[in-house]
Amino acid sequence: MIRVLLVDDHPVVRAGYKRLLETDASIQVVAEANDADSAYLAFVVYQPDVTVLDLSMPGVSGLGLLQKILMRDPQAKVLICSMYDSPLIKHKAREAGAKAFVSKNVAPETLLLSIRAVYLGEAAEEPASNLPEVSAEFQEEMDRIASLTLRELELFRLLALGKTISFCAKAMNLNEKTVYNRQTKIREKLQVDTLAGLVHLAQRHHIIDANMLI
Amino acid sequence: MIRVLLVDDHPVVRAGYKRLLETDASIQVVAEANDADSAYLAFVVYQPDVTVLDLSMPGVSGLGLLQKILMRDPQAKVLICSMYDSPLIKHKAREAGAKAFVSKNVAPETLLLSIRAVYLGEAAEEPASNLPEVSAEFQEEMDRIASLTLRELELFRLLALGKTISFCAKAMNLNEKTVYNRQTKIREKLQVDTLAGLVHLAQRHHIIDANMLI
DNA sequence: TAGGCCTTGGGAATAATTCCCTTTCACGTG
DNA sequence: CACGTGAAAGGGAATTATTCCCAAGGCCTA
Repeated sequence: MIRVLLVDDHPVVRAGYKRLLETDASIQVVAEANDADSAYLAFVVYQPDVTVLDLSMPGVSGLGLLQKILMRDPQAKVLICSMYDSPLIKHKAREAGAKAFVSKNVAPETLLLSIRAVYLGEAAEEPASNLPEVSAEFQEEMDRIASLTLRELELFRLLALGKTISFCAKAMNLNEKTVYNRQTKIREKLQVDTLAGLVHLAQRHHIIDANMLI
Repeated sequence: MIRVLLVDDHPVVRAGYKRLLETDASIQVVAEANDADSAYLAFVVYQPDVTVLDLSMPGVSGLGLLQKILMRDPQAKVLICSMYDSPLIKHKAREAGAKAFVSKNVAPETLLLSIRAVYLGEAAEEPASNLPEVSAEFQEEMDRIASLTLRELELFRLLALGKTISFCAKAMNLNEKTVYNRQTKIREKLQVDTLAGLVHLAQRHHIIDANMLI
């Protein structure tokens, strides 16, 4: 019997998961939690064989929980289940030590299979299939950002924060013309064709983050 | 027996829902769909008593589906289930004619209760209790977003995702000219002066989510 | 000291965007 | 039922924003 701890902050989703997991006779959900604190507590108390951690929404707190769990038990088998099949999240999860990663786009059976695989320690042998390295694309993005000069990076940040061209010009003590030209070059270097794309790229790579806004 | 159509774009979540719903003997899931088109088809073919529509992120395509369903059958009983308990989404859903709205933060039983309530023709709306207070500024932003028409919201979303004007035009079957004009109006309504600003606004209000990208 | 590359911007050409306006259609209301 | 209202779609012309190409100055370094 595989004893599973289920962590997801949506009761409805969690209840659904639970039913799904319990269609597999070899799996038993021994505890559930809807936030990082109670999840950690449950982990300590129940010592589950596998922890299924939904990382979809809260973002950072989930990764923090993962780290906390692994700090207590480096052998802990944590399976990350994410809403979106994003290389960044995968990367982060792997970095933090997750044993497996499953997106919610997979077939339900895959989740069950993955839980069994993680339980048997199989995921460790084949990390590449389940939990890939930073995707080539992500790496390329990193390289492209790295190719920006300092001044370009500065402007990149301002633009991604939503500043206007004229604001940037004043802020950086430049002629608007220069800002236009440089902005073009930045988009070219980053291979992005809209300003919105710049924002997303900046966020993925933590050039800016949500706290800077509002 | 309440015949239910289940629409959610994540197979794992959907499978979970299904199990959850089937713990209630009076409910039967007659069909499932993972996108707007097949959902509409399923609606027409199966004529479910209640349609449970997950509106978690994509926002507008779900609302479009809702409208389409209601256009075909104005008496259709559609229960919206959303990831984020956002007043904006609730507002939009109600405006579009949803019979009930349930966020994923509620207890699983509430979903079952709501389905029965909707089936019986009662308007089921959970009390907006667990909503944190929002700042006046945030509230104003919400109002501004709520003032967008459906078509504007759709474009807002695409732009915030980083799509180009010409992409939007193709995607929405519009002349680029119209897209330009509408984009101007959107920025005006939202009181934002850059495309990047749109992205941030969209993220703050869960019109888009960082994880939808890449 | 020459070659390279960042930084800054000009000029002209081009593309994107705005402003204003018209049409059509759907819907609610006196 | 005619009427007003407002969304939706886009045309024309004017206006900006943006690009493309290019040049000069500064600074490093081989």
